[in-house]
Amino acid sequence: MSKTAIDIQRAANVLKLLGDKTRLTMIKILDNHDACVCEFVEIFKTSQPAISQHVRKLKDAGLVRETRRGQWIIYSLNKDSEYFPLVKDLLLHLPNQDFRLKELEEQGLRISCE
Amino acid sequence: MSKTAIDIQRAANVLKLLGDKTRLTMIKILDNHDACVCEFVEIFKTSQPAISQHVRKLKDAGLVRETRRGQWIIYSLNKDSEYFPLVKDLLLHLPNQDFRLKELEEQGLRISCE
DNA sequence: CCTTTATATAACTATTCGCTTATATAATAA
DNA sequence: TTATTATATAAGCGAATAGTTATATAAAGG
Repeated sequence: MSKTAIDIQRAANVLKLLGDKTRLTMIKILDNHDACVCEFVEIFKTSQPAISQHVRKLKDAGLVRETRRGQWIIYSLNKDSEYFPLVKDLLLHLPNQDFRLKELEEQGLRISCE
Repeated sequence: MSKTAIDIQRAANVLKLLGDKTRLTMIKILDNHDACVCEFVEIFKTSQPAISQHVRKLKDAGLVRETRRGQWIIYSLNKDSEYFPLVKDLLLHLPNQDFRLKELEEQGLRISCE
């Protein structure tokens, strides 16, 4: 066990959060780029409340942070989370999701949040 | 992304499986020692069917293997699983669980399965 | 053979989960 | 101010989850 070992109950809670395709993809995207709710709505082709509820869970667990910028709220990975090293290691095993933001840009939907 | 990147949907399924304290602890234990259902029943102080259902999920996902030895069925980590590298990295962040098997030995319950 | 031990499976139940719709809040723009 | 855009929250619903009890299978020992 390493010095930064995480209590197994709390680790399970984090893994449960990441055990959802939408949230896991969100985190993988946020690993490279900050994003707002409206972008996720476009990317996942789902409703705004559904996205808000997903990001809220990630925020409640301390995995992401929010920053208001005008009328938008920008979400980013919380690098200070005790879970951040675990999450980072996890993400290494997942395919890059940058193409999703690229698709948004091509549709002119990315700039809407900047 | 690495060459061994795992489809994000399937990774989410695996993380959901591991997002349960009992199953996550099982996997952490199996990382160091094979074990049978009856040992897990003692360790987790829960019913035999509950344990059987947990190991079945892990087996169905290919994370563990079973080997019958007499009347016991011994479970072990499946190192050939495509998810094994991911799981291994994960486990590095969790506290060692050897004390659980040690407790069994002290109670004389470990040998019952060997 | 019958009994015991280990494990699996089926049916049921309570809880949790992720979505929906409707509504509220907050910032911006006209 | 009023309208628009972005986001959050609440309530409700159907599906999935993890446990329970009861029963089935399978090996070992008498």
